[in-house]
Amino acid sequence: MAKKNKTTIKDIANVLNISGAAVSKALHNDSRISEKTKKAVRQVAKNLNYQPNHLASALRSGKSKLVGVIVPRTNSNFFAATIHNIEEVLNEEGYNIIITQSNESYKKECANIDTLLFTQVDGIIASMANETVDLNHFEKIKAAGIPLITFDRGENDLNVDYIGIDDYDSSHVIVNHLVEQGCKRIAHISGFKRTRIYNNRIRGYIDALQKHNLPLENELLLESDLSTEDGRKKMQQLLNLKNRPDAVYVAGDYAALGALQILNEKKIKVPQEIALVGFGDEPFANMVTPKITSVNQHSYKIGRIAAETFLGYSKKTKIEQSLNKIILDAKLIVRESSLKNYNL
Amino acid sequence: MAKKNKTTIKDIANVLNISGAAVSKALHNDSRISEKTKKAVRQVAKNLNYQPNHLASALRSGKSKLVGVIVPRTNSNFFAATIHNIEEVLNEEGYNIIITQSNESYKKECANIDTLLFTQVDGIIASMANETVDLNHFEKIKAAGIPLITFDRGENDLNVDYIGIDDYDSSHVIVNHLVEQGCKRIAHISGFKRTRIYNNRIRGYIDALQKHNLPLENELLLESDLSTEDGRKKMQQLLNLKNRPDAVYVAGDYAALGALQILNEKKIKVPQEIALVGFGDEPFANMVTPKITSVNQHSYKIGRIAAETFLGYSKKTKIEQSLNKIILDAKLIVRESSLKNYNL
DNA sequence: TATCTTTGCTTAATCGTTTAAACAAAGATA
DNA sequence: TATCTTTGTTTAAACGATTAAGCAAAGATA
Repeated sequence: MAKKNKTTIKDIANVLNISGAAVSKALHNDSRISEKTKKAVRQVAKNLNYQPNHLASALRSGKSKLVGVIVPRTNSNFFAATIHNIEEVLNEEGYNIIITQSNESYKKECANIDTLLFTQVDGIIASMANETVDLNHFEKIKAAGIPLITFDRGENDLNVDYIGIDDYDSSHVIVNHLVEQGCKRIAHISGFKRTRIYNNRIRGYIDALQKHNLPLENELLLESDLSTEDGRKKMQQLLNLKNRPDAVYVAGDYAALGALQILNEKKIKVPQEIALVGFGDEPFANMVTPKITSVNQHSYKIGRIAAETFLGYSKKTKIEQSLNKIILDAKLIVRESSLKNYNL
Repeated sequence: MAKKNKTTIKDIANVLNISGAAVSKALHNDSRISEKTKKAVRQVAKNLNYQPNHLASALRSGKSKLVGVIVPRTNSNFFAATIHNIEEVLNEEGYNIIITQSNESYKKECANIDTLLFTQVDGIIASMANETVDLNHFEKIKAAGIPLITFDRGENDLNVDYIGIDDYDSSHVIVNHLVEQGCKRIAHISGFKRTRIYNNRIRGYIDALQKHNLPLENELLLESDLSTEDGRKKMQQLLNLKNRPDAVYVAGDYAALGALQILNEKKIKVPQEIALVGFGDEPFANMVTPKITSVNQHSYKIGRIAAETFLGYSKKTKIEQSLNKIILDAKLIVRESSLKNYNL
């Protein structure tokens, strides 16, 4: 930061021959400052191109007006959109956000948290890495006395706010849809069991099968890291079964894409021979052939609600983490890959 | 920031009965402090879980140790990867980054810059929005006396560092490849002419055609915003021509995808009837059918170099913007969409 | 022994803002 | 007229670190 003779409050005060305190108050529209002075201050501030020193005000007031955001990655449509909406809501209230990526790594997530606490953020909005099991680093945030809001990937053990979709119910909606299409052997390529959202989807899948009196077979339930590569592998595994499934529900679109690639390569007709459903409604789900049926997670709402939840805390003087769980209904977007009577 | 009785330098000083200055110096490994004192300070700091107050040190030293990054959007693989690499390099040197998105909007870009300057970043690494023509807001950064490094989307008029690929040459490589494949009427769905990189690609396209004695026809050169939607439109427009092209070079992968969708829908064989080349090597280029030939932009290198360029300035006391233009060679990734003798 | 250097620390100012407390002047109330 | 309120401002002390300058004690040099 070169000392480009930046204008300070003192400079404005000198011009008008008043105290710095008066200038500060005038700029904050304090009721005890006369309109005349306020107007003059604003005018001079403009003339001198005054830019408040954020560091100084943050240091003094104890509020950095910065909110940290931690996501597994930004190059997913869901997270990019969520971030965008968080930003929109917070910007309006004068907050800026610092985005950090964990790249699904527990270690990086720890580093992210240290970084953000070091930067004196006023709060953190986070979605957890796949790898994360131990939660001590999140406890650090609570210990620092700033609000922590989790979304999409959260944990029950962590006693904090959470905004996400109803994963358990989503599985029901998906299975119902596949059954309606006439599917009888529905496989599930799931995420890691230890991650709450994937666990819920698995439970939903199992219960929905039972509801429809469909077989629940171990060979039809495969745990995956949900990468495209692993989606290919797991699909291959399903194809190797003596008794193949007639539908596959994949817990993530990237893995669903991998599965689709294998099906296309093996010239297996989708959805006629095997129906396919993904999760996340990534843009490419609508781009590939056939288009993949998927679940939309309301990135718009989730981002806004997360931001607003934070703002709720920021307005109170005392933080009483009150365990707000906001669960949204997910929306199944039915496309070619699961619509058996679809005519190309 | 709740006053969770955070440990300060003073607390450490009190425990050891020395001055705060000594503590500060000890923590910075000042040579004038004895090893004994340093050891004691480090121990107490650890015991009390001391976290330095970043705002205070930033205020005093004039360095926020924060670098702003402005990108058109984060949900593109190129930008996400670039950001990741910038972060990696800067983190090592104790810098953190603040990511902001312009969403290709000039207005948002202005707001981003204000935000970053307000946050007292030590430098800004930026890639410009499509909409941006006027450059006053970037001049603001220079006026603030902090380094500005541009990448991918820069402007000649702005006298600052730039890291990008050789767009002019990339067009040559693409056209050469298509000619090799036997294409004789090569169309170009380009980005906006006013944006430097797209302009360079257009110039390269034109010159390469001339080099091969191929016709340059106005109807084969269409300006686009490079969205998937517009890619569809422009492809449709090309198909409506009396004399259709036998190859289409699209300046962006998203638009190339739109073009491919139309071609697939119209049952036009790619690449047999019309060959297709995109730009940017987005992951989906490798996911769709047929896989799209595209140009890899070295997000890895670009991010690292941008960050290192910034670090170069940060180590000097005085900033002398020296107009470093670093141009990397792009790499053509040949895939099914342009390989005429490819057997599916 | 007298003087110079080095070592290891302290003091105090500073970064630019916010804010509690003080206070003078003007207006309201009794 | 004496006292209380209100209005509009100033003073000065923070916030938590960094850093230039000062200084005492110990060691080195002549």
